Amino acid sequence: MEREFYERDTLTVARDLLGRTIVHETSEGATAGIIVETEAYKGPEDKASHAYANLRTGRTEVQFGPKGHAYVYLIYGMYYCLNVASGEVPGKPEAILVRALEPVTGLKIMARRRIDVSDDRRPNLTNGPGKLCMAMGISTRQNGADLCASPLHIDAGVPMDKACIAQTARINVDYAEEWRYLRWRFLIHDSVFVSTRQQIS
DNA sequence: TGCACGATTCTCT
DNA sequence: GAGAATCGTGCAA
Repeated sequence: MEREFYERDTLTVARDLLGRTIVHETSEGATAGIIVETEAYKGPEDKASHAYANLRTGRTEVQFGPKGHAYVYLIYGMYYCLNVASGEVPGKPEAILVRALEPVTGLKIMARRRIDVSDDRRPNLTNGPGKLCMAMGISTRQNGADLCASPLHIDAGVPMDKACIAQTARINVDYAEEWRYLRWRFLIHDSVFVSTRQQIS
């Protein structure tokens, strides 16, 4: 996708990311998956965001930079989460968390990276933010990578029909007070590759 | 310098 | 549904 794709309202981009394909080319080979679940985090005012109150540190720095770059961080000391910097306001720290993929390329490589997961349990390869990073070989080494020009990028794929998209509250942000209830999680309603059916009515 | 904790996952009950 | 694994980060001291 072009830079302009990410330089739009973050909620719009989060929704529009569904159906697109993330590709990562490494020395081990290429892996790719269709995005089936995202969450939006909107800068200074969002208590669920790492950049709440414009908190600018080494970790959140990428969110303040050019849109379309990868924000990758370590969570619980053992998993990584992949985000994309986005938003129509330059310098405003907003990002989209990629929560789940439908694997399409490099399944063998994914299974090898995902310890204890065999090919016959395909959804389990990438149906969660930590899982998909492990399967795609994404770590903080990719933090700051330009998704418009790097081995890690996003292809247009097939735009998702609006009728297929469900919208719910975000997952595991109970600490965010009133912001926890915002329905800023987008997912493909009938996909078996999403992280959880939680809150889908 | 110390310390509590997390945008998670896996295992066991 | 509960509990453990595990460590960089942010903030207090």
